[in-house]
Amino acid sequence: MGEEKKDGIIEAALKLFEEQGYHQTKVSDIVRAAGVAQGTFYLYFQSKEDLFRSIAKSCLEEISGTLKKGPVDGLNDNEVFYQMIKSCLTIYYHNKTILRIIYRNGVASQEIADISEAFYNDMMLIIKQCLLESGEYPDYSEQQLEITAYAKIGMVELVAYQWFVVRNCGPEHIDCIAQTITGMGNGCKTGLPGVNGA
Amino acid sequence: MGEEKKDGIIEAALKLFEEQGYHQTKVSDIVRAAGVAQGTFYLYFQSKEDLFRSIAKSCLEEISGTLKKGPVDGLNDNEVFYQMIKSCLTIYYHNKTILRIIYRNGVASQEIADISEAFYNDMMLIIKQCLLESGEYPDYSEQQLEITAYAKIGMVELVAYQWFVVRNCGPEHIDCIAQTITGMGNGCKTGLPGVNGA
Amino acid sequence: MGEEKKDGIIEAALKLFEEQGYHQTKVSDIVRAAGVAQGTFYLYFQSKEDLFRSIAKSCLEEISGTLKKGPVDGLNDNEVFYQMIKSCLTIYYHNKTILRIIYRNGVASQEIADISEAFYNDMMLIIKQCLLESGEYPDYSEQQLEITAYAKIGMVELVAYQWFVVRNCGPEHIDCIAQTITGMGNGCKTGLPGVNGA
Amino acid sequence: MGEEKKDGIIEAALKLFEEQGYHQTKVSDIVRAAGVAQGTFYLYFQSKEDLFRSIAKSCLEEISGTLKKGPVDGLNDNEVFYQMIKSCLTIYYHNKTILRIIYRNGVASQEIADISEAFYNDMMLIIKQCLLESGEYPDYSEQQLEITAYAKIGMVELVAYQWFVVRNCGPEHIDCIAQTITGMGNGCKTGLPGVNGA
DNA sequence: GATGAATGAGTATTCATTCAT
DNA sequence: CATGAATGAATACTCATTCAT
Repeated sequence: MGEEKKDGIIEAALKLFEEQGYHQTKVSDIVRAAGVAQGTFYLYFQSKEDLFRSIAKSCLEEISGTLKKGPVDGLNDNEVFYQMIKSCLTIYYHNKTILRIIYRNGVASQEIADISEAFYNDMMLIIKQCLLESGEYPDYSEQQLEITAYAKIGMVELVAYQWFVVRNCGPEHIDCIAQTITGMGNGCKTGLPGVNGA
Repeated sequence: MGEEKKDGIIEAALKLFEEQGYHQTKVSDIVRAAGVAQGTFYLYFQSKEDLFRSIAKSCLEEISGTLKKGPVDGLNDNEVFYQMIKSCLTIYYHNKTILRIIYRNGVASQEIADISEAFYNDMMLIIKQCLLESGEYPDYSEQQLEITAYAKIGMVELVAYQWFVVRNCGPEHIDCIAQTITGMGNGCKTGLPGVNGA
Repeated sequence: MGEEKKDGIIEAALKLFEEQGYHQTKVSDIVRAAGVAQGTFYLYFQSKEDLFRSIAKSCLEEISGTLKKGPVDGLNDNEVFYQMIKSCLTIYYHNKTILRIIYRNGVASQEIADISEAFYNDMMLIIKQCLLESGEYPDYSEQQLEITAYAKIGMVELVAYQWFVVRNCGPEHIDCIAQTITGMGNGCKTGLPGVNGA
Repeated sequence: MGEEKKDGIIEAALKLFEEQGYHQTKVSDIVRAAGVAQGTFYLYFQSKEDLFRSIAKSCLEEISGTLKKGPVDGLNDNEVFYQMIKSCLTIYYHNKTILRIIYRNGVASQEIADISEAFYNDMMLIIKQCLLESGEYPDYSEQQLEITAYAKIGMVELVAYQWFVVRNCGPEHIDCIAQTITGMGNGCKTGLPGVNGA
């Protein structure tokens, strides 16, 4: 069935976009890697940009969708904030491929500016709701909650990029990173890779 | 003297990179905007990428250099953390052009990956030093301080992008944003633009 | 039976060739319009060009065949020349689709050059014979008769194209046009659409 | 100077369009024949179609412009009609290249439909004026004069195509052809090439 | 007969870069 | 220093045709 070919193209593209970035990756590279003919590409995607958008959309929606569904791994104790950060980190860990692609190609790159914008807005709304429910910011205005939400997103995103992508950390360090970011817990003084992966 | 031409090219490029991104901006666009001939470009820059790197390097070094020199605007009371965040926000505010360029083209875009990496490392070291001096994280290991430093950077960066670039906020809101992010102060409940610029 | 499909393809192609021309019409357009599968096309035609040739041939042969059979609509009084012109016009009127296709795609277009050449030769021979029988050109050489024949064809063809196709005139004007071209009769001073269809 | 290159491209294109037709002629063929680089083509023309239109426009305007200026070769005796036909034939003879291109690619081909339409309208107006001045059609309405004008054009065009292009006749036969078409004069019974160039 | 997914050769067009003036 | 005409390698995309089902 044709969906196999389509999936092969997506898979190949994902790999190449991650390795070389969107602009360096040629359609000819993708089809060669996917083992299909040049024309087959255009059977499933209108253009290279269409493919990129399609990939970015589904990946980013998966991220926000996962976060929306509630804490990952069934975590739900009383430390709401900590759990939220940990959930985010976990989700980012599982989506580091798209994280790398987005960071390499621009959060607001021409090609996916709208998709990216929608994603950040979604994320912000989810976090904002979470902040409201936590009751930790009783006096904050809407705008202040939004600022705080974006602050959390930025925090998690850059740390996730630096540790999961650049330093290639495994999932066993998620707890430690979450504790460090939130200032909760005191474990994990050692064992995390430093700047140069040491 | 020729430096005028060079500056004109840089200025034009900065504007175009910000507006359309690096890949959409053609050398021909730049020289037209700068009012010089096609060949003149290559008297001052080896390639389009060379120009981009040159711009990115000087802008990013200016940012980290400014932060290194100490609090902007002579601010230096005892709330070290608050001051640091405020300094960062102020610097980002004054460099929103490069902030937008970086966000549009990718933090780790092929062309400036090394420059960008060096910048983030610099920023991290500065913040780490700041955190050490603040004495707030007495028990943190090197790695934990680094994580915390990156968390601060990510926080400030995304918020700065969202409010200064996307919502086009003026400098009068820096205080308010800094207070919100740090949880210090309680002013500014109103007056900040929301998601839709309202 | 399959002939239905074949006819459907021919009909769809005729319509599309007329509307958009041969080169702008894709096989995929034709099969979509005919409601058959891509592969079905090649059950009945060897190639897109084969279809075009097939259509052109049958249409053009119908035109020359009709003219050869004698005056259309049983007209046969003594004004041989007038009748011939009128017959031609009538036939062209009933074949304006192919007339438009030929005009849009070139009398001697690569694809049907031979068919077109044969058609014009046929037409010329028929008209020449007619001229001979009319006795109006007793002293003309073979070549002169041929020139005269082609002159008649060119005359009728361009006028038919301009009035039947461009100005979309109905059959009620055939008489008028024939009288005007031949200089016979004096009716129809009015009622014909002008350049701008007025 | 650059105009040399531009002229070289036009010249090469004219030759190739005539020989192979517009669609069979590739930009790469043109630049190779003109001895310039692929990119040079786009320095002077926006596209292949732009070049075709440009060529068609200037050639067709030259034809109608020449006819408008008055009888070719200083011919101006009292036989107005004969002179007009002869002028037309002479002009077509000198422009047989474009005549062939137009006939091979379609009088109303997508690419130059508007240019071609304007040309025929121009020609018609010129001929109509000529018919008026000749005083031969005192009773004809506007529409009748237009029909007559188009009839003349069609007559001359097809004969010119058949004898100058297909049979490759020289200019020495113009007189003979004009006499035959108009029915004036009685010379030239022999010497003209027949259908098969005999 | 009928299908339509797959093919891949073919081509117009772009644009960073060069270099003679 | 400055120019801008010329370059040509590079690439996304098209579409007639095939063939396994």
